[in-house]
Amino acid sequence: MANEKKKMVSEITSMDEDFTQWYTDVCIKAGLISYSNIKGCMVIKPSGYAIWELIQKHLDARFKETGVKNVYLPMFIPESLLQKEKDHVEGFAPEVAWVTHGGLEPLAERYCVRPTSETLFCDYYKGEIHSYKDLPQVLNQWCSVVRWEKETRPFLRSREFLWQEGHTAHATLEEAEERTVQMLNVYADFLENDMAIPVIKGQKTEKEKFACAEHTYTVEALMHDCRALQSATSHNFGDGFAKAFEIQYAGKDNKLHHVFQTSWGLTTRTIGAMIMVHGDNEGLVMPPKIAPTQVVVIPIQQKKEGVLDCAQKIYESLNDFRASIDLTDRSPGFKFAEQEMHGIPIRVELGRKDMEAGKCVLVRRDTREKIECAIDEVPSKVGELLDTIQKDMYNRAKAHLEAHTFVAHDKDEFAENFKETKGFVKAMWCGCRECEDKIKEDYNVTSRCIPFEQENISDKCVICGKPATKMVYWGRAY
RNA sequence: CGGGGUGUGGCUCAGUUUGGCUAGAGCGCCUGGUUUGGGACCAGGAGGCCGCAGGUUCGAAUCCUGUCACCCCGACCA
Repeated sequence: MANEKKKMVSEITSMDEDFTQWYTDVCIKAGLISYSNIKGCMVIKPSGYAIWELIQKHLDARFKETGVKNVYLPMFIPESLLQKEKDHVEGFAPEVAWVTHGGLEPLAERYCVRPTSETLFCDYYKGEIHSYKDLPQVLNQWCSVVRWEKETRPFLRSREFLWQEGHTAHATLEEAEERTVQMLNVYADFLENDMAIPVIKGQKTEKEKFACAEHTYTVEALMHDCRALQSATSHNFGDGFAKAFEIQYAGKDNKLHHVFQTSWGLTTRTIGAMIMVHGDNEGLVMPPKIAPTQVVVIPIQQKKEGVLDCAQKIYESLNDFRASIDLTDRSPGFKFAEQEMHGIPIRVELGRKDMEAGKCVLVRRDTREKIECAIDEVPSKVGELLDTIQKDMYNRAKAHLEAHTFVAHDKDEFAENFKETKGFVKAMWCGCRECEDKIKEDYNVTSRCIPFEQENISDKCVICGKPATKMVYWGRAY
């Protein structure tokens, strides 16, 4: 009790002291990843991969509710194919990995390892789509992609990363637009309800959008250090790719038409977002819906008569949840610290005294609140508590987002708000590239999105003072 | 790609300035025992050609040259 504020997990750097180091410490100490000997690539360990599997499970179910089907396309893209769409190849050329040999023989044409699969889907769709009856095509693939990043960080940026990429083809621009927005909403819903991460939905500016897209939608989240993280994107390609790849179909009117396409993706970066939105100085904090282990039973004085049996019974009563029991002979303090470091939402402590009184202690990871509970009420109480934790985590993150979103009416207020990184700033913008570039140059800040929910803060652009067209969220991003 | 930093048992590091005997510590690991309500304790044990390659020297973790890797901060990206 003396020294309550003392950090119990001494191995983790305090986030107030050095947020970047804190983040790396959590990734390692919570057992999510290990650095590999392959430059820029990480090993995702069982605890980390289990999170990704749950993300896949939740997201895939949502996709399928909207009619998405999964496929798998090759991981190699011939250079000639990559080059068919000019903006696309320019965007990715500096960061693709090339395969130049097959065995000992040099290849006639080199292949890149996919940095994204638009070109492959286009090539596939060209052969698949002939009639209006072949539309729409609504496909997704779960895979890894490679981008030769110069600087890497666990989950946030690695040379190979896991993601899903959805690619669709439609008869009309309107239908493509509808799908683009629909998938953005799927991401927002997933992030908010399953990951407990509140997001701002909106559109990217021309400067920030995906190079070859007509427009790009994004969900932006705010990390604990007040930097922004683009958490998923959804692009409407119009018929640009269809024209470059000649994807045409015969319509009811017996004329040839180009299709309209979309793509949308979410990556393992989301795990980084989860860490940076919910984590604390004791380590990882996982939202119950995405936690591979939701509750761990920790017996204390386990050699005392009956304790182990009783703990085992409690554990067995929790089979509706993702539960585990810690039977190692480490000291209780060690086990508590470990449960917290790993971010398991609830632990159940059971000692001899508890057992004799017919009760045990539940401890929430997010608040570290201790709750006494009758042993036979553990399953219902755990269920209830997991729901509460999920909601509370979202509400806390939402409160953080709101507390760190500011309004700038003019240039002075804008500058004042970005002296240090303290969150999002909402400000009016004239819509021109010059002002956006100037903001980047003067304040090292980028436009995060033009939110769907617009507010009329003033009539003038904060930079040039000309009539404003949009309200924009600005911030420093990962 | 620019700036900074670090390479010594699994991890964190000392030792390098001023070359010298058998290369150290803490944590972790293994064995046995005592413990168990916030990272337990005792005893014993295993584990390192000092990032790599050359060079200088009677002698190199230590000096010189080269090289590789990783981490942090920027620019680019999800």
